[in-house]
Amino acid sequence: MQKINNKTATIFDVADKAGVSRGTVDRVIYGRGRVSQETRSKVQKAIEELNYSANSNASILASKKEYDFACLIPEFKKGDYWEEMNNGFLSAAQDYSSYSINLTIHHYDQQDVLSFIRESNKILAAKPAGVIMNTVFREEVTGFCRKLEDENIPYAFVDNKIDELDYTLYYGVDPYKSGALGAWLLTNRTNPEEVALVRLLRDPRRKADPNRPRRHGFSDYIEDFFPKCKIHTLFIDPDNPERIYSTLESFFSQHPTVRHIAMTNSRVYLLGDYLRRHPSPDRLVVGFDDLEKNLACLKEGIIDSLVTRHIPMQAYNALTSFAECVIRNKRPEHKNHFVHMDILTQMNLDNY
Amino acid sequence: MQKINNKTATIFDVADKAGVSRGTVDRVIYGRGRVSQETRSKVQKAIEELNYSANSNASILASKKEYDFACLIPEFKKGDYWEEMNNGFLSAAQDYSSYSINLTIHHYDQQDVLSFIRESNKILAAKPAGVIMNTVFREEVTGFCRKLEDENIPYAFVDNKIDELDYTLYYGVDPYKSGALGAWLLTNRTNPEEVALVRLLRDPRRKADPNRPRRHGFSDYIEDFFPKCKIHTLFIDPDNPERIYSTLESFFSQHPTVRHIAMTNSRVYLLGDYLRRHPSPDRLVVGFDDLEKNLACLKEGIIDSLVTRHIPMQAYNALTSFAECVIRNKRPEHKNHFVHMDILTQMNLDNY
DNA sequence: GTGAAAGCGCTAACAT
DNA sequence: ATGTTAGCGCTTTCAC
Repeated sequence: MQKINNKTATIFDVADKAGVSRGTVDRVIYGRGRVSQETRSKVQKAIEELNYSANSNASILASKKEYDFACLIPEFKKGDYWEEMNNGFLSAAQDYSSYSINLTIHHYDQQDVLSFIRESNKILAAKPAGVIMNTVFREEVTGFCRKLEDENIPYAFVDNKIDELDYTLYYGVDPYKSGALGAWLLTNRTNPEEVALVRLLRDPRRKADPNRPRRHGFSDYIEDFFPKCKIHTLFIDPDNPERIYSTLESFFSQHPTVRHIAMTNSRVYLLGDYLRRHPSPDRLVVGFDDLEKNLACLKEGIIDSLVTRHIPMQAYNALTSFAECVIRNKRPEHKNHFVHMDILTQMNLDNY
Repeated sequence: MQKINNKTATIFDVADKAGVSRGTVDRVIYGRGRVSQETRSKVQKAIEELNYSANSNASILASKKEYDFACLIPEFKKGDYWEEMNNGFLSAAQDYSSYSINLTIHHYDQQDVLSFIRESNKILAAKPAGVIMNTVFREEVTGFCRKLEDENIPYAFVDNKIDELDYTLYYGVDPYKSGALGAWLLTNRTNPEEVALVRLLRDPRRKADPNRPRRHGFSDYIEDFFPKCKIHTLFIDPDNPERIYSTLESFFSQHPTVRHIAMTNSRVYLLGDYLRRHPSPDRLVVGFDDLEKNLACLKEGIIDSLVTRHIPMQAYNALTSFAECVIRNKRPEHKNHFVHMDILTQMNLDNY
């Protein structure tokens, strides 16, 4: 029989035991003022002996501070990857309502560096308590973070990170490893001679290529384990369903032996139409991220597995941990949080 | 740009708007006393218009109630499945320290019905605010729950449940489905003619067989998809490593063609010694639950995959949600929480 | 039925 | 450098 008993000492008990006032106890705990060395150690001793820890309900209630947080993430359409992130942030902010934190989410266009700069300037002007962002435009993110550091505003990264910067916190998967996991899922117990890697055709002026590490994780795995395997790369236009269909059709009629297909970005559902109309029992398709539409393809059985993590939960945890750090004015125990990569198949889809 | 602003109306605002006192507002919210129909609707209107919701920090702080919870789960040795559960409960209780909940964990011997009855009587005598338990001894659990109902003490189940009973909450995986997922993992992309299902030799007087649904999920899958596949069942003695070794050795020398091996209980690590000393590149081994020792076997590469869920998290969530229900005196939105089944392989083991 | 008021344990501003 | 005190938003008891 084990017992957990939650009777806790109050700041009053500590003050009594140390023979000082509550104000002084508060000062030594939070380093808020000048306390003599002697009193300080008396108080610390009392805290230790009573195993005191503050009642967070009382302290949050009493503290009238408000915290403004800013998010800077890509804009999205319904069903997109970043919509899920956005939802995670929103619900984190909502759940923290008792802590009086305010959240402003800024969206930029991934194709347009200027929109990033514009939004980041808005954030600087608003002087928030903390900023949380992803890092598609390496150079511009770096510039922005330097300015934040100048203003003493802490910042955190989600999804990807820039190691050189002094961020408070990072939440994301290891993209390289996730790519390798996808390759493993695709090839495990098979011996592929060819695989098709489908990529998105995107504006060539675009600076960002956020999927590169994942793609490399994927192709390195294939090259390491199946050195003779040929990787066919083909590009589809995400905004033109008919062209996707014809692109795939012409590719697969030219390469009828290709049975392993992967997409390392989050939009494997774009293949759905083609796959549905060209059923093939021994084809294997692997994608990434648990977008609604991807899950539907999994359920339908036209794709085989998905590598993902719980996207909204990742955003939720990132914001709440970061807020915790900012509010309590401390660094986290672990700076980098690599979240677990989930494997999703038809068999374990139900309660995700 | 989206904004979440956490300025919320207080009970004062509601009272003002409705032209009543705070006490009355409290009465209508929690149904604590007699309020005239007229005042009631005025207050409800004000609440709605102001979109009021109570500040939980303040309410928890003001409410001096203490809540005693009891857990009733199997005893365990270090590294066992139930140790992880236990840890989940402990950390949930610890994290809830501001809410003044006390937790007493009672352990019984899974081989010994009497120990279950003894502990359950202790719990009845202590009259806790709520009880959380698993359900190995069907009959005795039912009897216990009836008595709890007589005393108006709510109870929750983890891991397995008895559908006929009026439990408040259940957290667990769907064991049948998890068995099927294990079978899928074992056989996917292969065409097995024989599989070995290893079971634990246990005291025959023992009433409980908690793994039955999982085992059936496993074998039904095999029978459905591979009707010609022969399932060899063999029993090992968990307390006798040498005998395990010899049992396996003699089995596999008699059945050298068996390459698919599964264990539907949580102790697949028991096979480790044999597997390690008899390496075989085309053997496939699947187990369940993320015990440390199982994870070590995965890492080492002697088993292939594990079906699991985050055990301590399941316990944590179960206790916190249940406590929430009991403290707020309400039923949960969803009674049954089927937690997601994770697939663990060497490739996604790292950040679990 | 309803209102008034005393805390809950803490923070922060004000005294000393 | 240290003590005092007025709240924070709510629960709960007591009075009317």
